[in-house]
Amino acid sequence: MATTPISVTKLCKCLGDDLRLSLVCLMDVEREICVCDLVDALEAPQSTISRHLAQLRQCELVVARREGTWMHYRLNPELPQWALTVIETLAEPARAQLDLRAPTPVCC
Amino acid sequence: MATTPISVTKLCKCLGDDLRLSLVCLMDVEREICVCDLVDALEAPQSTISRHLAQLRQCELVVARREGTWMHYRLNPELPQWALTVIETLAEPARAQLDLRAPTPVCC
DNA sequence: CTAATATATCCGTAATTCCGAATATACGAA
DNA sequence: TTCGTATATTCGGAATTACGGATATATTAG
Repeated sequence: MATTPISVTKLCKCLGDDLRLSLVCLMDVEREICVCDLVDALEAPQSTISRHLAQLRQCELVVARREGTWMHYRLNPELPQWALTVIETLAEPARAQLDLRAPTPVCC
Repeated sequence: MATTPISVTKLCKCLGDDLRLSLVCLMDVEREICVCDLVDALEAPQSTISRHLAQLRQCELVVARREGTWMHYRLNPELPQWALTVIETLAEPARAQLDLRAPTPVCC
């Protein structure tokens, strides 16, 4: 059994920031994506990306898997259905609004 | 035609606060509700409720209708479909998590 | 007009969030 | 071990947000 599932408020807080919303959208399309690709796609300082990823991890919205030096992130597969539905619903308009290009893998 | 529709990030910011999420949930079940009932149901200072309502109004997530001294709030009927879907999806888990009781009308 | 009620706004302060350079850590290769 | 790459964390400051009492505004009743 997992820990306490994410609250509605916390999920919305996580998604209520352009950068974090972008991260979640990219994980939604790519299924799994490593940090260097996220940094490349979003053109933000590495420390900023990493800090936001840590926040998403702490809320258990995403999970990370290490593979050598690389960390691969994906949406937490144990998210409650309502959270998945919200993310699926937001993903498309968010991609359009945030002008997210499909990331070209720079590593791996 | 209405003005620019709400962005994904703004919607999530609005919903990423317990009080505002409660307000939106109450409007979702009640369809239309006046400020005094919101103040009564949420047991928060009137100025706090009013301030958050103003924020929801400014984001065009809700609209207000005056009837005498009372103001009646409801979800903006011109919200894009994805926003409605998100709210509908969140409403039930949010009501459970926030322990929202159906408001007993104190006015009107 | 005045009084009373409902709601909105103002304002100073407290709390939270965000940023990114610098630094630390983790790992693989040599 | 040392070096290099990938990622995480620290830290001080800037920016944003939240709070609620006090006050202002709007409306109706008398």
